[in-house]
Amino acid sequence: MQEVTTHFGNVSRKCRYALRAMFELTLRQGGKPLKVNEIAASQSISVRFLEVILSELRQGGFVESRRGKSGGYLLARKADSIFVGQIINFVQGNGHRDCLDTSKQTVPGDWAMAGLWRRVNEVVDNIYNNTSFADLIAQEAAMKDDYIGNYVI
Amino acid sequence: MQEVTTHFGNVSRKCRYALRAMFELTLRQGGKPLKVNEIAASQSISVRFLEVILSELRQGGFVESRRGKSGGYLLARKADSIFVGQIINFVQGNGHRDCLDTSKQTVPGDWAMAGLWRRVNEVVDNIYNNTSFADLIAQEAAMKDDYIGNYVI
DNA sequence: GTATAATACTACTAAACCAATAGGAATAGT
DNA sequence: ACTATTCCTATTGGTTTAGTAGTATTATAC
Repeated sequence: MQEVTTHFGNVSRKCRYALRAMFELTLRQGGKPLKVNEIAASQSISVRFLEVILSELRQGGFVESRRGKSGGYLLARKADSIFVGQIINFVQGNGHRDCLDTSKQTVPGDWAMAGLWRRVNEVVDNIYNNTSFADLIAQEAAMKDDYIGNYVI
Repeated sequence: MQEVTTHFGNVSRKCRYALRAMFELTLRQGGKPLKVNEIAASQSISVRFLEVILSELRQGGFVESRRGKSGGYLLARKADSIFVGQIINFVQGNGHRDCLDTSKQTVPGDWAMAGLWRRVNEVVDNIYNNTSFADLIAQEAAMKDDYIGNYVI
């Protein structure tokens, strides 16, 4: 069984940064806002670029920001109600909502192809829309434990 | 449930053309080779661009070509042994096999993210690698019948 | 109430990638 | 030989992406 899709689930670097920022915010939430610097350092992302990304996430309603001296970013909702799919959808599809099926030009294979893309989108969406950041944190912990369990004991 | 991925399963236009060309070749196979012109016309693809694509498909061993006056293209194997995933893998990943995980830089979330991409790639690959062009032809026929059944009778 | 440390906004740039084009060389049938 | 076709290599133009830069705005601390 060979690998078909390019890795990272066909998600742009920017979008992956957004996911990691959300992950970090989930991981280190605790009343106090988290500074862009800190997130950037922890995740090794360019500070400037991360500013842009977090600003978009704020406009999307996923995070809240506090300005001024002791400002930073916070999750806008609880981590178990924010799903990976929402972030990907928002960051990836900002602006150019690809005009789906304008091409009603009916060539042989249209039906079969449409069916194929539909099936693929279904399974992918199913994963993305059912993985919350709370889930990711849990998985991270579990996988790390697993690793230690297998290799260190 | 909102839609996450961009439509067409994140497959490039060129790659989609390749799939349609294969579909057409499957549909109209019958001893005689099929000309690029004919495929291009039937699928409304630029002839020149389709030449490039078919040439690549030949190098990939998916089609055979006959040159000269009554030349054209033929499937290299039977349609039920050529899978969508093979085409996508070959056309999409020509040359720049994205240096997967060079970035062993261990930031928080690495494990969880890797797991996420793995799950996504698994389900997608599963679909692509189990859909042959024979399947597509069958599906096309079935879906068309269904359409007629619902709307015309 | 002023200095300061942070986010917010807008625009820009460089590079990568993609779709498509161009021109001609090789080949096989008639 | 002629001609219709595939074959090969290179190049273009456009779009997207990743990242940068400069400045404005805001809230806090003192």
